[in-house]
Amino acid sequence: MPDAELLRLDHQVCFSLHAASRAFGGVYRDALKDLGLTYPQYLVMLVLWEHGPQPVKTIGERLRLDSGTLSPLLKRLETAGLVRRERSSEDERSVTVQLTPAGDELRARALPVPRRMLAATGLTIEELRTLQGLLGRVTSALDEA
Amino acid sequence: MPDAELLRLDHQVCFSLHAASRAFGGVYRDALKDLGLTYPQYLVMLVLWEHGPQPVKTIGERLRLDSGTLSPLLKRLETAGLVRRERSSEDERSVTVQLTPAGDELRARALPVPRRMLAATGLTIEELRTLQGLLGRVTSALDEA
DNA sequence: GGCCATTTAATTGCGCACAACTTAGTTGCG
DNA sequence: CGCAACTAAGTTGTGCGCAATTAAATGGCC
Repeated sequence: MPDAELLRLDHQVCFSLHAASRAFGGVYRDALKDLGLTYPQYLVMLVLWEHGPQPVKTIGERLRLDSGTLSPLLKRLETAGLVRRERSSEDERSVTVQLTPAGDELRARALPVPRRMLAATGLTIEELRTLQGLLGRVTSALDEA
Repeated sequence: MPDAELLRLDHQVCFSLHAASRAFGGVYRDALKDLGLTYPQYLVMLVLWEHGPQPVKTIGERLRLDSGTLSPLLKRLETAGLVRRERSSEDERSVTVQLTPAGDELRARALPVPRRMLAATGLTIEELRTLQGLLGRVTSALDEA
């Protein structure tokens, strides 16, 4: 395949992913507005709801985000009264993040969000899993490169 | 399917997309470093290489970006000497963006980028097209919601 | 015990995304 | 014609993503 045609395909693929990511972001923005959460903040809350108290480091590994992104984000969640941060006593370098009662209660209000999102995508659960599988493969491959 | 399980699936799907988008961004960052372009700047250049001089509005429609994003981005491309912006004479509201000779010459150096990206994804061209198709469907559906 | 590499967070700086608003130019309608 | 509605860019403010740097704590090793 000639370079020029590849350049056009590249245009389409990278644009598709970029656009899809932003389209998702937009719909999540609407769905999460009532909860007062942004999309990345929602990701952090999902991790805390699912895995409980954990250090910043662990959250970063699960979401592939570094402290430059997480530190201010967590500070905003703390200001909103959803999480509490405290230095670990065993390892003074580590900061453990845990939900406040308000943060825990927010989970109930977040439960309907995924169903709304699922409907908005227009895909079946099967197709969603396929998409997720493809994206996972791509991400692993890209992470190695 | 119960809400709680959907919440977990949602975690996985939205995270997958978010992660894939950022993984792509990272690899593009490396591939484009030599050209002095960021990933969104590359998208704008692709549009200009393919479609020639056009108003900011048109670029925004093609990439689904608004003036709040494009204005400073185009200003940086202009500072870098890659594009020129000038008010249209027929419609003084409109600003036409066109490539400078340097911007045009950059195209040759960008030609090998897609092949590198294709290799980095580890997918065949067929799979890429499938992914693109799925993402396109999702994006249209989400845009309507 | 003292030194050094490593680890964990936080901070700084830059660019992108988007909402809300502003400014200037155009169009349409009475 | 004149004025309201609309349109194209730009500006401002907030938050995310990431590279680079800093600060503090830990662990290993002599």
